[in-house]
Order: sequence, then structure tokens, then C-alpha cells
Amino acid sequence: MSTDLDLIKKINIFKNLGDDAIERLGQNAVESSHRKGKIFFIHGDEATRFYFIKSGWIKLFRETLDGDQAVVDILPRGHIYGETSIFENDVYPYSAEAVEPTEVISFPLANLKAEIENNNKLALSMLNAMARYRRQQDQEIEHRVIQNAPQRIGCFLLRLVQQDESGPVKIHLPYDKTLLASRLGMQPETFSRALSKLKKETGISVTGSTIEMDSINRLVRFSCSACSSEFPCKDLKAAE
Amino acid sequence: MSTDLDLIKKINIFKNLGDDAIERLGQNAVESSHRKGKIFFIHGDEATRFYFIKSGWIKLFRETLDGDQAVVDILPRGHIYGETSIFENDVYPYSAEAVEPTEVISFPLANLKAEIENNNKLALSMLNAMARYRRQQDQEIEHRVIQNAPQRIGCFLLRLVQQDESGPVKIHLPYDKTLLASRLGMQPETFSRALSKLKKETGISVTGSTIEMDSINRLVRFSCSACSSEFPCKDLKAAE
DNA sequence: CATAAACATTGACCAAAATCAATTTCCTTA
DNA sequence: TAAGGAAATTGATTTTGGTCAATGTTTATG
Repeated sequence: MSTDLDLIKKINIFKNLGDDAIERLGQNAVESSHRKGKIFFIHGDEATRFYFIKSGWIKLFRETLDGDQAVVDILPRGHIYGETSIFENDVYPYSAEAVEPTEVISFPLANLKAEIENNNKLALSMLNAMARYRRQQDQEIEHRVIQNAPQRIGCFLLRLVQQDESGPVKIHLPYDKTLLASRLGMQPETFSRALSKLKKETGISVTGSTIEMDSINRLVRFSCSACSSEFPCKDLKAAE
Repeated sequence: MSTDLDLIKKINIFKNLGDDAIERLGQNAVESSHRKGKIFFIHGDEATRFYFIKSGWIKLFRETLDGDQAVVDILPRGHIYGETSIFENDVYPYSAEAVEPTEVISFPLANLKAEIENNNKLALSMLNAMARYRRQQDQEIEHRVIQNAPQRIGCFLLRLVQQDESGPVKIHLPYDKTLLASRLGMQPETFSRALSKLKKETGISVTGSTIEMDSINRLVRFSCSACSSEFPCKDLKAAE
């Protein structure tokens, strides 16, 4: 396990912790690789472990009995998932699936639960992470009320670029368009049409999953006019 | 200030704290009454205080320059607001407005900030509160993806009733319909029509802001089929 | 109690997005 | 490199909810 220690130290909410705490949290950590499509858990399952994404992408979602699905979030490398179940009576509040080949490290939730009881530093980092997430979700709701489909796509793209970019920009979509559509709460067909519209309205050029533009100005004008935050909306990046 | 101590102890995230901590948190607390329409702060304002709702209702929202508004939440008596700004560089992340005559107690954020640094109990209660809120927001997003307008109203109504109710039920809407519409992310006209449809589909009877039905069964079947949670969806009550 | 103002409903129409169906394009892998 | 399958696009149509305007209803207030 000790080979992992350095990696564990880099986990966002574990930063600033002492080596002894890291050691305790890392007890019985297990590293594993998974193919696209791997289901880690289903919402409602009893929760025993939480996961750190070493590489790949994880989709968090919930679905109804008849298969309608709502994507809660799509997490890149560096994030953890499943950890909030310690506040949910040890039940996972969402389902988790690998949408790319993925490497994860899993940890017993018991470690986290025990550590957080006594380690104020850890509690505070978790609070910070939680607060950031909360703001993100609030904004997500806002966007779905105020922005239309093309604007939501534009907003998502802007969160992929360095926000001080002033010249030409080239963006690569982080995962496929169908998945991105569900992440933005729309159908694939709607996404396709909305992207065409965005192209027409803002002059971006789209080649497969590569998107280019001379400058982000027109995109900002188009998307951020229907948002309560000023651009650049710091801390709301789509990926890290 | 000492007259407030008993009240402060009852604040959700302050439960289980010792008298000394309560004392510190309550330093320079100020009680005040406000008319409907009072704006406490606007998102982006520098944050200095957080508020406890002694009575009344508070709307949390964000709005764009051209007046489009997204309601984040509507809080009843017993809740606090503005406290998360300690994780947001001391800036309020949303605007807050009284939608009824309201009594509040405000506290310096500095108290909370100082206390949380050293008091693990407090940090843990905040984490729990935050986690509950997060789950609620996740579900909110899910509902807006999966449920249509009449189903969202039905779901909201169900969260107002005791969830083990088996006989006839009488519900009183907690605030006016226009506000409720915005809380559910729809226009007043849409709300009105959606409520009519709900009436037709589930046999509920509506008289002003009083809603009655023989049993919640039909409502559950109508609304909860488009949701990933089983009824009763515990901990997701609309009011407390 | 009268009256204005706010709230709520209804109708007609419009716009956005979902759905269903048919291709086309891209990517994987045999 | 060819074939098959998945992903993406496009078209036609329907559904849902939004918008605008008119009218009815409740509520607060002088």
C-alpha cells in the first residue's frame, strides 16, 4: 500500500493532512482498472468504499425503473466519489459508472468516517469541497432555468478553456457528444442541433470533437448574457 | 443577547454544542423584523453576517442583468442562510429576500469562521447539513430532467404531507402560487395549467391554496413513477 | 365597506426541445 | 482494409412549456 501514499496525499480533500492521517486513511486501499461500462455501485446500495479516480472518467447518475436517466455529474481524474454516503446512512446516493477505461483506488469508508470524527483539518477540507460542489449545483439549476440549449453548450465550452485566454482557442471535448448531451440535460439530437446553432451564432468551428475559435469573446457574449455570474465564472470549471 | 441563547441552541447545526460554544457564536447577534420584500443581500455582496429565520419565509435566488431570475431555494422558519459564504471568499453566493413578514437573528460570520476552525463537532454538523442539502439539490436537478410540470407539483405536494398518511389528506400551500411556480422552475401560467391537469389525472381537489384528496395513492403513482427514489423519499421534505 | 393592487386563471399563439425515423459518419477490430 | 456497430446528424412531427393579453378573484388597506 505504501506505494500509494504519495498519490493519496494529492487527493484534494486530503491535502494538508499529516502523514499519520494519510496512513490511516490509506489502510486497505485497493487499486484497480476497469473497462468502459463498469458499474461501481447503484444508488441505494449499501456503501462500504469510496473511490479516487486515478485516470479515466466516471459518470454519476440516477435512474427510474423504466430507464429514464438523470446524469448528476461526470468526474475526471483527481476526483473522488461515493464519499458522501457517510452522511447518508451508509447508502450510495447515486450510481457510478466508468465512461472510459478507468483506474481507481478504493478506500474503506470506515477509514474516512473514523478519521473525520477527530481530525478537524479533514472535516474542514471536506466542508470546503462540499461548498464548492453546492455552488456548482446551484449554478447548474440556474442554468437549466435561464439558459437555452445552445447557451448551455457555450457555457460548458467556456469552462473548458483557460479563462484568461484572449487569442485563438482550440478545445477538445472531454467525452463523446451523447454523454455530454446527457450531462447538460438534453437529448443527443437536441445537442447536435444546438451545437449547429451555436456555430452559426458565434462563428466557432467544429470538427469532430475539436472546437476552434478566433477568440472567446462572441461565445462569452452569447452564453454569459443568460447567466447571473460574470465571466470568468471562477471555480466552475467543467474539468480540472 | 442572553435571551437568545435558548433559541440559538435549537439551530440545527448548533445542536450538540456546549454552552460555551453557543455563547461565542451568539456574540453580537442581532434580532430584527422585516416586511415582505426586504432584501438582505445580493449575490456578490461582501458577506459579514449570516441569518437564522425565527419566523417567515426567505427566498434565495440569483438573477441576470436583464432580470431573469432563478430561485435556488425557499426556506422556512428554523433554517439559516448566508453561512456558506465563509467557504466562498466571504461573498454571498445568492441573493436573499423575505417573501413574508419575517423575523431573523443575524450573527457575525466571523464567529462561525473562528469557531469552526477548532470545534470539530460544529464542522461535522455543518458537513451533515451540507450533505443533506447536496442530496436535495441533486434530486432537484433530476426532477427537472425527468419529471414534467404536473409531476413536479405532485412531488412537491407529497413532500408536504406526513409520509405515512394513509387516509384522507388536507394540504395547505406554504406560500403563494406564483412563488411556488418559480420554486419549481416554471411560469405562473404553466403552474396553473399543470395544477389543473394534476387535478384531472389524480382526482385531488383544489380550493384556493388548500388541497385535499382521499388518499395520496394516486398522487404517488402519478409523480413518483418519474423519479429514481421510492416513495416515501425520506429527508426530502419541502418544509420542516 | 369600497377600491386598488396583487394574485390567479384562461385563451390564443409561439418557441424550444423531445420523439421517431432514416441516413451518414466515424471508429473499432477482425 | 473491410465490415459491423456505435455515434452523430438530419428531417418531420409532436409535446411541452413559455409568452402575451384579457379577465376574474382574492386580499390588504384607507
